[in-house]
Amino acid sequence: MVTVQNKNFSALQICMSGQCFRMNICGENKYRLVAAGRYLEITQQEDKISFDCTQEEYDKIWDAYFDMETDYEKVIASIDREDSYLMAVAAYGKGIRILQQDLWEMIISFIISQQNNIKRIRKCIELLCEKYGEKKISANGVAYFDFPTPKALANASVADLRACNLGYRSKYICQTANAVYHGDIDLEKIRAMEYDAAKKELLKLYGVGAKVADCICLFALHKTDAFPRDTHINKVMEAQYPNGFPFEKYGENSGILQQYIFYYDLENKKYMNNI
DNA sequence: CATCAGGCGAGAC
DNA sequence: GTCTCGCCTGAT
Repeated sequence: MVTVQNKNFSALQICMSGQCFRMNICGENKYRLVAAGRYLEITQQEDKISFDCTQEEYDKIWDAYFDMETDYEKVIASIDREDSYLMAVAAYGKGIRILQQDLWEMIISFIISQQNNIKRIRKCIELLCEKYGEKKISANGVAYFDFPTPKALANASVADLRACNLGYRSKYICQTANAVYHGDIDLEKIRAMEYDAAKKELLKLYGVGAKVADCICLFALHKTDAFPRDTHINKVMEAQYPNGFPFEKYGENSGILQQYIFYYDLENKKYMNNI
């Protein structure tokens, strides 16, 4: 067990922010996650976070995965005090972090995310993992499925993929899996690229457009200047920033601020619907 | 029954 | 380059 203290870490908010589809709430203050081919349980009491793994595994994997070396308090402190909307959304979602997730997994996950809702995205991904991922047992005896490899998905037919409720996205997954498996698109090269070049390369994948490419850049490549624009963000931009969002002011923090905005909007709508 | 969910590709212009 | 349209599926 590794315990760390951080005022800008909320496992709950990370779960609910919709950037990581394989992290779940599994009890009172308890969370579980499948990532990096591993299964991890997390407990959190206020600002104390406990990772159920060895110090070695934490140092090697999870410290970077949860972006623990970035000071999010500094990001929040950089917000213009006059911008009351941005101040409010950042205060509300201050425990969100931009995770450093697997590139291949994010490509497939965000192709699935298009014109879809978070609940169904999670279900589609779990079905894919159960059907095409390797089954493993964690150190504490929990069975889980790895995210499928490019090879595993390249070998699936469009009809097989449709059986995972992927709908019209099935053909996107099939073609993209083949492009990656056969080396038409080189993920290692993309990992070494700057934001603009990486996005341009990702746009070559069938089923990856501007919004999905930005999500991949932000959540897998940690290009925190990427600012994914979906229907919700576009509506917020219209309402709050009719003259445009001040990207020049926020630069490499723009993507982090996008997450605060998105999460606030999402939670606010849930609340409105529950009245 | 219509509309919407973290869009995208194809075709028209 | 910009615009429109159709698309799987499940929830409301």
